[in-house]
Amino acid sequence: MAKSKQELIDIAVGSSEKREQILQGAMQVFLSQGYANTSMDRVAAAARVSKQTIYSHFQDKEGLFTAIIERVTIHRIQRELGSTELRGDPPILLRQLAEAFLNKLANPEYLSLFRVVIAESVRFPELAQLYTRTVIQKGRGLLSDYFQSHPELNIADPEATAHIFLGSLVSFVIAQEVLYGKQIMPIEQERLIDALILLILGGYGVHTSRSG
Amino acid sequence: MAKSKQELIDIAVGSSEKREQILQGAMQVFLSQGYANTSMDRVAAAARVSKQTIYSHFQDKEGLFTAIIERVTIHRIQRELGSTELRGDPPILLRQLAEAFLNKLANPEYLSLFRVVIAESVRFPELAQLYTRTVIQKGRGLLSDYFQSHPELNIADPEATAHIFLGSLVSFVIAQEVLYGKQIMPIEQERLIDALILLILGGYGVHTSRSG
DNA sequence: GTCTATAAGCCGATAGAC
DNA sequence: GTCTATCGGCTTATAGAC
Repeated sequence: MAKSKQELIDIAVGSSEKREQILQGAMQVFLSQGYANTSMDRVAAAARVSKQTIYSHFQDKEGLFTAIIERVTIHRIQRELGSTELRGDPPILLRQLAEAFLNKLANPEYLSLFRVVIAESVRFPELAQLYTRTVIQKGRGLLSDYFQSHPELNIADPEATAHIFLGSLVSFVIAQEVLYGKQIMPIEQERLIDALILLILGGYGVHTSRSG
Repeated sequence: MAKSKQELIDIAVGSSEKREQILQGAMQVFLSQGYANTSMDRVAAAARVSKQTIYSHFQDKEGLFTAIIERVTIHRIQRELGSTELRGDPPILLRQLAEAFLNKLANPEYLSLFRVVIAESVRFPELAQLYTRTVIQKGRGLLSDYFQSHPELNIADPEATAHIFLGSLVSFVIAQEVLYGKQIMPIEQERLIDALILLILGGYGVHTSRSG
């Protein structure tokens, strides 16, 4: 029987309904269980496909894992990051940005991806670098450009300052959510954001004579 | 035969030469390979002991892993952290502290511990919390106390500021070393430290009229 | 293409000799 | 206490029926 146009496209780009089904199921298991602790049997069960079907779409376990992490990193995260617009009054924008960033990071799916990428950074260094390029480098670049386009903020090193801003938030989420500090350390996110904005903007909006 | 005094002490505290040998070998394998990817056979080979000897000293794989992480976290790291004295002129002290902290963190053994704790934070949440208490909370407390004892620095929230200082450095190491950003992102550590100290101390030592 | 069944090997944990 | 040898189960990956 002749193939439909969609089927031909699917084959050309390597996609298909089954392949998508496998990716969805495997993503769920890999992200929650990690690489070594995920069996192909479990992936097959989660995707509601037989094991052989998986092996007909992906070379092996490593290939499947790589495909999933690339997919999640590039498509899902990159998309949300790209839609962020950095405009507006600095104190308001930075606060909104910090809150949005923290809420995104605290999402279980982001936490899982972060955990897995860190955990498998030795076995899959190319995935770690992909994460660095698409998530970290991109985010830092956006914020750095914003700082650079606002010379009135008097920021000596926009790139380093962007790292400090985002890095503080990342490590906050690691300590609070990934390492369960939430249950033993009563630091609230608003205090961190307040202190961070005060540091970066200094007296901006309150005093304008910071540099002298 | 009667037991020597040392042997009685060993039994009382659960230590022995063989036990120590096992811990050393297991530490090496667990920290470099992760939990799931470490087999008891490999631990036995690394410790140059038979498997049964391991099982006579530890209940199971989880027990051995827990013992190792607790040991490394509490003894090694805590010891070095405890010996840190925070005294001196703020600009100099903060720079020295940042450099010492970054050098420590970049040490392969610290990176491995961090990686493993993050990777197994779901399976072993109590180890993650131990790490939080002994490493993160302790370090933050020390720096926070220092800020608090120097009111001339004009730091509104010492605890949050301590988090920002240490968190920026931690996430820098994660991006550079754990996620191999070093090879693709040319940000140097001195730039980060400069920016960080400038933010926190503001015009301290250059201008003293920061607050208006 | 997708299934069931199974190969081939490694895993954690234990039994038994000494 | 420590060794060698081994068990049952689970792993990745493949063969063969349909």
